[in-house]
Amino acid sequence: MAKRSEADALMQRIAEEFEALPRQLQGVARYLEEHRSSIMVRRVGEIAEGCGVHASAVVRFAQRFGYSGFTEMQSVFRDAFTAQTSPSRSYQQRIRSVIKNRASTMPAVEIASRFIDASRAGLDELAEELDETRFQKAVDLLATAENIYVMGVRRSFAIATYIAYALQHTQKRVHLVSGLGGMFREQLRSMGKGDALIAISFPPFGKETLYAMRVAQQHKASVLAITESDLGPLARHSDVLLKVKEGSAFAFRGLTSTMCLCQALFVALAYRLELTVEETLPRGEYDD
Amino acid sequence: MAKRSEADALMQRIAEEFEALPRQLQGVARYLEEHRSSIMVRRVGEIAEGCGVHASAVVRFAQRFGYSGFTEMQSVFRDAFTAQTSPSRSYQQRIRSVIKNRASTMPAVEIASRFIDASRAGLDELAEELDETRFQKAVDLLATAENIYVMGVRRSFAIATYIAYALQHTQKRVHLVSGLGGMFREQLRSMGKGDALIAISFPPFGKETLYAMRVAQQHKASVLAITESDLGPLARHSDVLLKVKEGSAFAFRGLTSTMCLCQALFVALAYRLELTVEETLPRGEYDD
DNA sequence: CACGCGATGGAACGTATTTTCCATTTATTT
DNA sequence: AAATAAATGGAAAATACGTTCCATCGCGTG
Repeated sequence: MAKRSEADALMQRIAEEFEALPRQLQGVARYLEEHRSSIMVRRVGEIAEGCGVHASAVVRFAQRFGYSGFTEMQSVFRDAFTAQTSPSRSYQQRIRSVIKNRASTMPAVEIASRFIDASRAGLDELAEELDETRFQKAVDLLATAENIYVMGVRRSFAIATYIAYALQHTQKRVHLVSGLGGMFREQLRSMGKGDALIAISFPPFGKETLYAMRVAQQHKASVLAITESDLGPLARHSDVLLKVKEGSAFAFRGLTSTMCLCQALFVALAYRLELTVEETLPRGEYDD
Repeated sequence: MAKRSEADALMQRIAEEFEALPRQLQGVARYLEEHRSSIMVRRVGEIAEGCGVHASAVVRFAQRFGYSGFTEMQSVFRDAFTAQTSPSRSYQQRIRSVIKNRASTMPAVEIASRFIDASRAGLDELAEELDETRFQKAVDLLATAENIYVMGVRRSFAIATYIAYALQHTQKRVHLVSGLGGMFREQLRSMGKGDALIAISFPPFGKETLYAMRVAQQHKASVLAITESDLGPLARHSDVLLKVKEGSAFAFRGLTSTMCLCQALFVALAYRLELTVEETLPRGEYDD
């Protein structure tokens, strides 16, 4: 039933041969995939410009895939579009496929889209409730720190991992407190005045993280807490506290808002430190 | 927000003047109304034919409504289309220019909220473009795997970390391929038939991850790739490929959409495996 | 019925766009 | 390192397309 349009077939063929393509044509391929829905209204020149490529390269691309030229290839996408929108039978088809999918396909996707919705709601809230003063303070705190320790356990560990990774692109010394080998205590030992601890923790709060915050305070290090509310044990032990409320669906707490906040924090810090983009994320062979 | 596009205005004007139009131009008007959504891809000749009218009549029609010719009128519809399909692009453009233009002089919060905007746009796109069939396949693939290996390096490592953490709440055996001690090879060695590898990688693709995918194929393990597009080296080596396009604000590529997708994937899997929420996330003392 | 005005369609014109060709650069192989 | 093949970009050539012009036609009116 899911009849593959010629455009689909073409895209697959492109995907298959992609690696064998020369550099520029790969660029064209990427552009086509990315802008698949608007190729039909674009002219060769526009597409070429979008790829940073000469128009003839686009034509060569089309010819490489068996068309007489760009025009002929474009018509494939045009056809796919008109077949998709104009025929009134598509209503019936769509409904039919929805009904058909309900049995097998729907649950997973239904769950997914509801979860995505919840995450979106979470980001909306984050955008609305971000405390400007605190965020600025958080950036300042990190900007002035010599060493930055990052800590989060279990659910928050992935976030800590990301922050540590991102911070490696600054000049700071960064320490991810992983607890590898059970050595939380040992990894935290060297914190001192002038250093900062980023502690990520949500209820029920991991005791390891709370321990780290106490150590930080004893060692006169600054503490940036990323958590859910001003209440709770983190407030007392932190210099700056950033709030994130995650939306949840299916009794599942999201992490997208937290991730987003942390990335925003890093971007702001990078520019505070006046890193150029190149310094920040050298897109070398080691990037992923 | 619901700003009337120029196309809307034009259509209304056409409706108003319809009665006063000569016979052929009425035919053109009807055609435009009927095929409004595909005018942008049609040529004058096609439209003329569709109306049973000469091409010049269509041009005259356009001129009657104040345009220099058909081309100019068509661009109105084209603009409406592109504005409708890629509104998220404007988000990206905005943050791009914000970051480009002296971000260091602007408050950190400004940067943050732009970044959050971009992330929201990314989630919108994710919700819209999630491939239902593939998502279902991905869930199935994981559901039937005995051992699940998770691999991502550098930027993607945090994601891999999260997935591995989440999967620990299922009955599966989960292996996070961390490369700790330089032992990628050794950690991958034990993959076999009936196992699955989740590989997360974005361009420029980490060679470690590509290596892992090759090993998986050789060992007859299933591969679920999470990446940016069907093109690129991951396509060939994967059984299922899930696409996530992160809003890339300059060199700052988001991770929120990827994170969200992975969480959605896990939730869907959990329900597929009929885990109760309690089993899935025992909110015990070790939770964080 | 004749006149005139607007509507219509054919064909020529001009332009915008695609395509081909070729010189130059870049990568690959021996 | 030289030779060969492939890729690239500029520009000319070809083409397709939209537009304009004009002769013809039809319709309503005097």
